[in-house]
Amino acid sequence: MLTREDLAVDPVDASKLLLGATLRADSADGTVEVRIVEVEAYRGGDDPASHCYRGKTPRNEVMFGPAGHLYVYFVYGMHFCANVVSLTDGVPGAVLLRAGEVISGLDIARARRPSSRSDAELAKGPARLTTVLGLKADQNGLDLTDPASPVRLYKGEPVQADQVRVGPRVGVAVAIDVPWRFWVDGSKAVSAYRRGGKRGIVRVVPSQ
DNA sequence: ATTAGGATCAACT
DNA sequence: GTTGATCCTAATA
Repeated sequence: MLTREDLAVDPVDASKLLLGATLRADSADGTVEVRIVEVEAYRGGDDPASHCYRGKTPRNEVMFGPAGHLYVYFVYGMHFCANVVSLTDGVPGAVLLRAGEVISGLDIARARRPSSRSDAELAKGPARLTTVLGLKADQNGLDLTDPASPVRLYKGEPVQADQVRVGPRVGVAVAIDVPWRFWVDGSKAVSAYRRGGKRGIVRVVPSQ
């Protein structure tokens, strides 16, 4: 399993660590496991695209907590997205899980996402990934590094450095010049790039 | 292949 | 009242 110390680093470093790792989620109807192939790093006060840019709210609270916990939030009135909290207690940071390959519990995954036209599409996109894993607001704050937790993070086959691609984050209108999206080259489950709203470009001030 | 609208919530102006 | 770390369906090219 991945440990809290592994994840208590800058979200950019945690992102590279999470590529190739697997997330296993138990529920009443069974267990689904996903190999993570696409992620995005989000920081805190210096990252205008982050939920934490303007401080703590009830929604983003767990991003301020200890690393290795699950941050689930509700978007667009009907979807959930999942993040792995990074950095230390008190300093906000997280890695958005954007896409994965279902490696076990395929039948359950298919049942949860009947609209998928192929297995590669099952967890292709952040909200799809949370649906396949059965994650909702109830799972917000879970410790992914606890062996007793219903949702856990495991080390997978390491992804070679030359298989990792980098680019701007999807769907964000600010800080488009910051390449904080990471994905595994060649995976059929990586989602398509889509630029966000039409606001001006804001540069992130590199911390220290 | 690309685009538009709707679903409908929390945070922000 | 507007805007999103989105996805699905339907319409247009």
